[in-house]
Amino acid sequence: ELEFRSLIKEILPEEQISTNITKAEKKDILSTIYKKGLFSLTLSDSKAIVGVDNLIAEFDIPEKQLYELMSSNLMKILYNAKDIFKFLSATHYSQATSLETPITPPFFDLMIAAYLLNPNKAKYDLNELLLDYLGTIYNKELSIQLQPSLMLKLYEKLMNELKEKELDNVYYDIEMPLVEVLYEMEKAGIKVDERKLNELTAMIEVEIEKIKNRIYNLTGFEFNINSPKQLAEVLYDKLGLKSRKKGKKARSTEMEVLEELALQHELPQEVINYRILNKLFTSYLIPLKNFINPSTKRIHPKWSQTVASTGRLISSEPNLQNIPVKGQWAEYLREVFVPEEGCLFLSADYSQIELRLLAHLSEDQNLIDAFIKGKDIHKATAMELFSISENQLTEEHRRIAKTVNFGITYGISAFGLSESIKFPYEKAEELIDLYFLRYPKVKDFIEQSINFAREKGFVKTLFGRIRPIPEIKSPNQNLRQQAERMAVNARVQGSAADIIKIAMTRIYHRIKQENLNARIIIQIHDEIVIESHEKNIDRVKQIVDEEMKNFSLHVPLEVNIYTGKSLNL
DNA sequence: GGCGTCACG
DNA sequence: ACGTACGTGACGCCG
Repeated sequence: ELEFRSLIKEILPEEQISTNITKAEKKDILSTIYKKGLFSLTLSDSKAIVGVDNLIAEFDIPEKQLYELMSSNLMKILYNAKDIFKFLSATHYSQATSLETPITPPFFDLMIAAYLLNPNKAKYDLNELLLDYLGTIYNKELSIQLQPSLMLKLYEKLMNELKEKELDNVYYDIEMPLVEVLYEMEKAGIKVDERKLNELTAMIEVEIEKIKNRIYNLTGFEFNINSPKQLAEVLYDKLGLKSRKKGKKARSTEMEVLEELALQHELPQEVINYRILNKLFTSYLIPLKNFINPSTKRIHPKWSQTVASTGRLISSEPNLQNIPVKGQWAEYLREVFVPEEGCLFLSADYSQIELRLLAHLSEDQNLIDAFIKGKDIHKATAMELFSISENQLTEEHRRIAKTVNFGITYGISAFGLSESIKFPYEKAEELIDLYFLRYPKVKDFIEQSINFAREKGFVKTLFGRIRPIPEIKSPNQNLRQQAERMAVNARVQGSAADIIKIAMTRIYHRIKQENLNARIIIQIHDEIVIESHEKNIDRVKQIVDEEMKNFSLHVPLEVNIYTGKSLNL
């Protein structure tokens, strides 16, 4: 604590930290800011604290000068820019001022810079960043007044490290422009038909009650079906059922095991039915209702740019990236999401983007040719793996090939493959060997990725995004092999994340430029969902198609576009 | 707060 | 002998 204070004092002499600033002083600070062309800002309660060099000014929000600063072309050093913009925007809307949304480049986001330098971290706490990058000691009460000045020093440090690691292009060309896109996505949200939602919820609730009663009739007593422990006791002790699985899985209550047990007794099937409906009820129907914003009548999920270590975007509260798409109830649930009056949803998804990127990155001619010729890639792989012609091909062949293809992008393992296609381990090994024989440069790609990770301690995506792989040198074989799979997968998954982020930003700006009454509302890793006015739908469709495909790779990028009045697209 | 489970790509 | 496909968020249980 003492050491920290002296360090702070060195950076920022205490006598210059004034909390009660006169009008004249504030004017002085502002003129210094304009002269320097850069400042940093943090928020505290209903105040904005702006700093440059050793000068600090507090602004009550909203204040005209603050909005002038934020909407000027000065460089703004921010921590979590999207949330700051949101806060300022919400504040000035509530105050009904005539000031415009203060989301004006250029700005620098310390949180995103730190994320790019090490995307593996669980959080990017500002004080921890100050500790890590400026070498200050631990402190738990760093005053917010000190932060603007320290943020400027952190900015320089992070910017230099981005350049050193050649992450500056990813930062300035992909992540910074995306901040505004995500800000608008959060603001826009998505409309929910509350009547439909309530109807479905009521119906499911009744069904759950019925199933619960059937289950209790079968057991003769009530218990908590949601408790895996209690359920296991009922299945394995009371009913004496047996699973073929051994070890930890022997008393498992997971779906796959329940399906096996269902052949021995009628209870497991009822539990499966219960699970399906209860999942729908507790994970989707109830939260969805609770997340409807009373003033906008829409759901506004959070879009996080600094969570996934591969570079993917993440949605939460609620997560709109895992809305059910298969199963009996998915269709009903997706009907609940509706476009605004006079609008349509437009969904555009990349076809096989990860495998196309694998083809591009590996430069495997066989794989590249398959995509150039527009082949069904799983069929093509099936023909290669089983040495059969198109007319001999069955759905089973295709299904296995599809699993192998997915496995490859996961950094395949014989165990993983054998588990998912239910083949003996040896057969899975053979399939993998055969795959590498047919796509030899994919094998090289995997080896090169692992070797690069061993040498450098990280891997890179197509656009230079980095993922550190520290466990690549672990003496623990399991950890090391897991790291090797991560090294392979991060390049493919991360490159796909780069591409769709770039496409989103391009689409956003063209929609804005042409004033199209359309907005991006959801991104689901390889898919972009837009809400567009019906009269603009053809133009939006054209723009989306153009921008998503506009990448110069060894293979074409294919995009499927659907439009409709619900999320069943 | 960790674990088992299950929804998505 | 053990435990293993990659990346997530969210629920409820249980210690």
